[in-house]
Amino acid sequence: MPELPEVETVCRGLEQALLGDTFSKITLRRANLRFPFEEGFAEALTAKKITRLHRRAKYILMTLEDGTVMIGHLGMSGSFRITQGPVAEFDKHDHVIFETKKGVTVRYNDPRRFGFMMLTSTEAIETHPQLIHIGPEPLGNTFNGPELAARLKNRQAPIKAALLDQKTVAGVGNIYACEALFRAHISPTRKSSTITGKRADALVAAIRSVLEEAIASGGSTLRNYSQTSGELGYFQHRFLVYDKAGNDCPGSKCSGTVTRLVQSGRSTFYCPKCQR
DNA sequence: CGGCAAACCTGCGAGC
DNA sequence: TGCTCGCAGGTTTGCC
Repeated sequence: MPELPEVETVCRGLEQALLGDTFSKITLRRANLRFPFEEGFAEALTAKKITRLHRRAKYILMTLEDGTVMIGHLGMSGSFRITQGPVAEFDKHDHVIFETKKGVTVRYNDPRRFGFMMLTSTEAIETHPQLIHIGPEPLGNTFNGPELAARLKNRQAPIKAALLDQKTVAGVGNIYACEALFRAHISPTRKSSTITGKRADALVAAIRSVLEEAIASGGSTLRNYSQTSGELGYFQHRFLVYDKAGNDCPGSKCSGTVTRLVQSGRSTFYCPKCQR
């Protein structure tokens, strides 16, 4: 499911519903997601006030009043659903139920169980194994053309693969990598080390713009992603190339055809004519 | 170290 | 209708 815009949308929904409230009960409806829940997971969050909710890369970080931080990842199919009051019936993939003093119920649903939740603390967060190697936030102030070019220097892999590598830049996934490369007129097969100068500037601008527009649209819904309210995202209606194989290139002056190819096991969609 | 395929798990749509 | 196949928004591991 989720790349940076979807995770950002989910995070904002959780913040809206949970900030300042206190967990009254947490129920694990199975012993594991991608990993087993650690000993004392539910107890570490119960009866504590939620003081911060933010995102780093595709990770959701929930901070409690005592400095405990829950790191959550949605994997491919994870979603949170927030409702007021008790829930009468659970879906078979509702794996974790959070209830608060104010009567909010948050369900974590994840059919494929590639997501996970683990505990750390505010002091340990920056050196946590899941986060320590992650690259710069693409919407942050430090991410610019020279920064990206420096990270791509000496790399032989195609630029599409480098964008999916979270060490290069945080939070870009398969959809937004395809869309950003199209916007920047850069071929997904181009060698990473050749992304320099104005080309790097253009790619950074494309990444930022596509992510910002997607956040403004509540993310993209392909199959089961939704916002925490249950409302769907709608940026999928604005994809220019993703899953558009066979379509005419949407570039106004281009007569090319959107083409699918497979790179390191993932589908890439692009226009071979105007992406070079 | 770099690059790639496979593995993790379930569901869905296409094709027969 | 029902089966099989291929594919899916992510990340890690292990193999060349």
